[in-house]
Formats: sequence, C-alpha cells, structure tokens
Amino acid sequence: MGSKICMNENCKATTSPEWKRGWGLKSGGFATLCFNCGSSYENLVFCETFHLEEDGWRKCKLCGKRIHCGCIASKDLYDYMDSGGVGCKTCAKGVENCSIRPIEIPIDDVPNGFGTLTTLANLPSSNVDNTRNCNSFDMEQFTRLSNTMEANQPSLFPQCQKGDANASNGLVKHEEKILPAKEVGIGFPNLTQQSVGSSIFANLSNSRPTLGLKDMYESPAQPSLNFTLRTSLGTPNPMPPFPGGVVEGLEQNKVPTFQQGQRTRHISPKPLKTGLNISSEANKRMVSQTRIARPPAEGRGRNQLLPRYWPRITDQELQQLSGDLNSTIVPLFEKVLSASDAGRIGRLVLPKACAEAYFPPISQSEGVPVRIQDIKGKDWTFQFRFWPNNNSRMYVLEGVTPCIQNMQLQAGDTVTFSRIDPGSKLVMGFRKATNVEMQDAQTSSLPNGGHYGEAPFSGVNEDLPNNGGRTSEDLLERPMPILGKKRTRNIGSKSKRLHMHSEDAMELRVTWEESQELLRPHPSAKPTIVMIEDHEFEEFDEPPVFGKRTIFRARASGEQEQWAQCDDCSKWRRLPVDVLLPPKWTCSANIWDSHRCSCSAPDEISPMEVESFFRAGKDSKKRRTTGNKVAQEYEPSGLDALATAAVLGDNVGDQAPKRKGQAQSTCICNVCKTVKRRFKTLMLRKKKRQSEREAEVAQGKDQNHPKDESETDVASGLALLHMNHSENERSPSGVQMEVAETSKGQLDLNSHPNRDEDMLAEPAGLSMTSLVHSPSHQLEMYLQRNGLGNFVSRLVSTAGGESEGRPPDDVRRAAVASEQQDKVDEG
DNA sequence: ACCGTGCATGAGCGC
DNA sequence: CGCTCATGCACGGTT
Repeated sequence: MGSKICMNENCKATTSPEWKRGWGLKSGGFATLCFNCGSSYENLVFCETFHLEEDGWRKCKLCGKRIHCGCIASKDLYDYMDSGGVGCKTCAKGVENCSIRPIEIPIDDVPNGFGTLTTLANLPSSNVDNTRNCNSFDMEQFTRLSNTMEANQPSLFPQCQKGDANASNGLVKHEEKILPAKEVGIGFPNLTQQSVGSSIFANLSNSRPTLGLKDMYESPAQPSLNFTLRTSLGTPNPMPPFPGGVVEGLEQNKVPTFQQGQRTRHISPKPLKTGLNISSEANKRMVSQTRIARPPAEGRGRNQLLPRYWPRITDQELQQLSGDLNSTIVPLFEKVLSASDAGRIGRLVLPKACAEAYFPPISQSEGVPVRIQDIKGKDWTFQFRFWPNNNSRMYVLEGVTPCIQNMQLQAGDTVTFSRIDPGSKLVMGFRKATNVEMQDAQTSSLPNGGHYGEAPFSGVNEDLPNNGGRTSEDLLERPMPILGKKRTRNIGSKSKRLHMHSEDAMELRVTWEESQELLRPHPSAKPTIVMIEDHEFEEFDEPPVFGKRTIFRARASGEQEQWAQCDDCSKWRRLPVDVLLPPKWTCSANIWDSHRCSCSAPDEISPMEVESFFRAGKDSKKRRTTGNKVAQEYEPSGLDALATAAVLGDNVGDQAPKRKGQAQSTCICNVCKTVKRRFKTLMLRKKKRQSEREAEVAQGKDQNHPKDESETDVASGLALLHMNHSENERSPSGVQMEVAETSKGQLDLNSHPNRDEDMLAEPAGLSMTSLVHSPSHQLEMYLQRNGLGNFVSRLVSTAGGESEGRPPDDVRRAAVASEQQDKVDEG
C-alpha cells in the first residue's frame, strides 16, 4: 500500500526502499534512482522545506538542520518520504499527532498497476486546516512518456513521525488532502493552490502555529505542491501525446501565482511567521470563487514551466472540454494572448517550456502541423514551428488567426491548452478577459479580497452543479486568492508590452462615444444645481452608471423619438425622448405606451428598420476606425454631431441661428443634454481657473505660457462636445463625463474635472477637458478660424429634419476636416 | 503598397 | 548574467 512503482515497465520495482533519493539538482529538485533497475529521472518537485545551500547541502528552513540530499548516511537527519521529497526528522516529530488520516487507494487497485498516491477522503471542511494535500501529479502522464519516468513525490514537508503505520514507505507520513474520486478517475492533475498551502504547512500544526489559508494566500511565495499520483484508467502505458517525448519530469518547483504575469522567484516556502487557524468558512468562500492554477500534468522538457502558464482551468471546464466522463482532460498550460498573438500576423508565441513539453519535438524550423480542437469540437490545424533565437528557440503556432477570430479572442484573453485522453488530442479553450470588474465585485467579499478578475471559461457555467458534490475538491481547487492584494491580472504576461494601438484606441473612442448613450446618473447621486448663463445645470459628484442603450431617431417631421429593446422579448419599443432607462428594461416597464407594455404586443418597428439603424452605425464606425479620417463620416449615431451643434450653437452665438439660451437643437435627448450640462459645468470651472490664471498673469508669471493647449484641439473634441438646449430643457438626470482623449485617439476615462493634475497632464490633442480648460471664447475663435460658423448654422438648421438626427455628410466632413486641420496645427 | 516571413532586439525576470 | 518572449523590422514576394 502506497508503494512506489518504478516507471520502467521492465522493472516493476514496487517498494519504497527500492527508491533512493539522488543528488540535489541545481534546480533544487532531486534525482531519483530505482534501486532495482537504476532508472533515474529528475524529480522536478522542489524541496519546499529545504533551502539548497551553495555547498550542495540543504538547510531545513524550519529547524535549520542541514542535510545533503544525496547522502543516504545522513538519514538520521532527515527522512525520505515515499511520496517523494525529504522531510526533516526534527520537524517531523512535531506532526506525529496527525488527526486526519487519508484514505489511500492501494496501488494494487489500480488497473494498470501504477500506483496512485492519491488519497481520498471526505474530510469535513473544518479539517481543511489540518489536512495537507498529497503532492500528486499525473502518473499517467509519466507512464506515457518515458521508461525513465519519475514517480517521485516531492513531499519535502516535514513528515509525520516515522513510527507511523506507513512509515516504512512513508506514504502516509502526512495527512493528505482528499481528492475527489472523480478527479482521480478523470485524471486531472490536481494541484490546487489551497492545497498547496495547507500541504506545506499543515503538518506543522503541532509544532508551531498553523499557517492560515489567508496567510498562505497572501504569501505569493508559498509553495504549491499538490500533485496527484494517479493512473490512467484503462489506458495502460499509453503513448505520449506526441512521439519522441521524453519525460524529464515536471518541475513543480514553482509557486503558482495565480496571477498571470506575477512571477515568483523562489519556490521555497517563506518561513512561517504566524500561526493562523484556518477558517473553514472563509476557506469555503474563497473556494467557491476562485480558479486555481494547476501545475502542468507533465512535461518532457526540463525547462521550467512558469506558473504563469499553469492552467487555471476548473474541473467543470475540464469536464466541459471532455464532454463526458469517459475522457480525461489533462490541462497542460495556458497563455494570455499578447497583442502579437491576437494580432493579424496569426502567430501565437508558445512558451518555450510548454512547447517543448507538450508539443511534438521538432528539429526543423519549419516545424510540423498540429491539430488542435477547440472547445466547440472544431479541429484546427496550426503549424507548430520555431525560430532560432539567440542560442535558443522561439516556438510559435502559425495560422491561428482564424481560430482566434472564431473564438473572438483579443489580447488579454487566455487560451488554454489541454489534452484529451485517451487519444492524446490537444484541445484549446479560452477565457475572455472581460468582466474583470464584475468579477472583482463579486469576489471582493473574499476574506482577503483575493480573486482574479476573469471571465468564466468559455462556454462553461461556473455555477454548474458539482458532479458528485466535489466539496472537498472545491476547497482544494478554488480558494487560491494568493493574489491577495493584487486584484487584477496583468493583461499579458509581461505588462510592459501590451500597448494599445492607435486603431484600438480609435475603436475605444468610438465605443466611448457610443457609451454616452448609456450613461445615467448614479442612483444615489444628488445633483447640484449650477446656474450658468441663465441655464440651470445639474452637477453630480458621483460618476455615472450605465443604463440601457436606446436608439434615437428623428421622424420626417423632425420629431425625435427614442427606441429601446426589451430585454425579454427583444422587441423594440418607442419611448419618449427624455426617458432614461435602467440597464435592464422590459416591455412591462413601458409605461408610456399602454398598447405595448407587454412582450406579447407586436413590434412597432420592423426588424428591417432596426437593422438599418445598426448597419448604418456599423458602416460609419468602420470608416472611422480604418484609415482616412478626413473621408470619414461623423458619428454614426449623430449624437456627437448634435452635441457639437449644440455646443457650437451655444458658444458661437453669432454664427448660430439661435443664440445661447435658446433652443438651437431639436435633439433633446438626455445624453445631449447631459453632455451639455457637463460641459457647461466644466466651462464654469474653467472660467474660475482662468480668473486665477489672469491674476497670475498680472503678476508677470504667465508671460511665457504657450498657447493653451486646449486651444489647438478643440476640433478633435467636437465629437465630445455638447449640444445646446433650450432653457426649458431640463433632464431629470445628469451625468459626469470626464473625457480625456489624446491626440492619438487614446482616452483617459479617469480624468476628473476637479483634479487639475488630470487636466494639466492631458496631452495636447484632446478635446473635452482641454476644451474646458480654454476660455469659452477660445472655442469660438477656433470655430471661426476653422470656418465652422457655417457648419454650425447648417447643422443647427438641418438637425431638425435630419434623418435620425444626423447631420448631413458635408457637415460631418467639415467637422472631421476641422479636426484634421487641428491636428495639423498641432503638428 | 501591401503582406508574409524570418530574424533581431531588448525589457523583464529568474537564477 | 542568461533566458524568455513580445515585438520590431528588414526583406522578399504578391497584388
């Protein structure tokens, strides 16, 4: 029971004494030899409790004793564990009172004869703090990959007392965390962060204070050793996923950080500082929310597989991938897509270690085609190849663009590579990197606040009921908020590199502009009424929230109308133009039309018409984001144009047919009103600032001030300007909209009118806030300089009859051209 | 001019 | 200091 079997199928040595620990490796692992056949392999599992000294000895971090890993004679100082690793005897004495016994699966019970050290138990969650997870890794994988495979278990924790019933083989020298049978059967490499922590330290519970999960989670350098030795049921001695694979072992010497891009330098656990009893409740909570990084199941490459590539796929996701319980999904690795990966080049850079571990070995740069199945079951063929890079290689998957596009992946999203057994078929899943904030909010209640902001794995409902009630597994799997204070993942493994291209920024800009339609005042916001030039404006201190998107259009008669889509039936309902809808809105809330206050009521607008709305918007958006801006039309929704018209009309009174204070625009949508309102507020503040500046000028301090930067980029902010409204217009709400847009189309959505640093730091080329900075007459001057007087006149005069509230094309072009001219001026 | 390919470069990180 | 890898970029082929 619990013996280790030599992976050399010609050997079949089965008992612990037949294994001896070898020498300490540079990497901190061990080499292990089979006494029987001499098979050796590198145990890639790090010694977690021993620090490798320069002289080759290891020093127990807990008691300070030094051992030499390859020195059998020093056994009086340490003890080998059947499951692998070395335990300091001194420390082990402290854990003799293990209260929880693991349920072991005798290796004899395993069909293929390869033992599993997986221990099964249904420990109550309250015992989690006293349990430790077996270091386990996928035996199956090892059996497949080499005759010289490592079944070595890296339990380098101080082990339980030698007098233990299983002391002879050391198998149960420590309590092992229960792994659900399901996982054993399915064969997931089951390393969980939580288990890691507990496995490392729980055995110290009697000798020193127990490290709480919380502490562990907050300690990024906590070791993560929780492997499951298991077998591949029904697939004895399977072949490696690709020919030629030689398992050098799996390096477990890295601590999963559970945060992409967060690298840890040390594998060894940090010395325990405090003892905290694990709160099972807290544990549960953490468990339920977090995906954990799984150490790769195997790897023939000796290269370290950085934790950042450890798959954080959940079992549910795995199950979804596999489709049925008859398949075993072996998570291999994952990668956050870089801009290059997700770009049009179609090359996905593979981490070298992953490529060498899980992809077929290639000697020619041309590589080989690799078939990978996506989560939908669709097969993709990529060219797996490499480039010489210095003295190394750089592995890439070529031809991934169709797949990336099919999955609608972008930079920052994560692709996961797994393998389905039997069959050794590669599958790739993905996780979108969206909803970070949402997830953050959802998980912010975690005791330590740790969580990732990740969207659920593709197509996987995280809330799926657990098969077989994987409570303990959950405990193991989920709570890995080691992230602790790092709340968000970097987009990309190297944060430095993910730049937003100007095109992307443009896309974002458009998106933002469109998002104006969604802005609503914060529910708790109380407006402050500000009077500006006889206008009454609402000012909000709270940032806006998003409401439901609606469509504004103008009838032939010039009458504006607003349309919204029911969230239930998707039918479009006409609404009053001044209505602001909540994010969720259904027909039942249509209090303005008694005939269409139910989803059963027919559509008032044909689908064709609706489609035409969006098509027009899309076309225009494309034009805006691809190329010649001069030739581009203006804002598809007409919002910006109308807003522009409003502002122009408001500030270029002489040139607008209607003077300020009068209703110049027929668009009285709340967005326009809100924008205008905000603009006016900002203008007011600007005036105040200008007054202060003038005072400075009077003191001769401002003589060298260059032209106000905002003066040069008014036009670029046209799209963000605001429409005028009649003095009678008064929206029931308002929003704050602070927008800083760089000259390259980048946005700073965080700027705040009250924060001078934001405004002052704003690069030239921006619009709204910079415009606000300038005196109102600067806008006027600018408009005149750019010949926008006619623009204003035309726009205002035609806005009423313009279809869908859009200005005529020439007007839009004039605005864009003006913007271009402005850029030229800046240049 | 555009695009694909292959290599070079260098920041970041681990040892 | 060396390695990894994201990205730049030169070069050649294609449109």
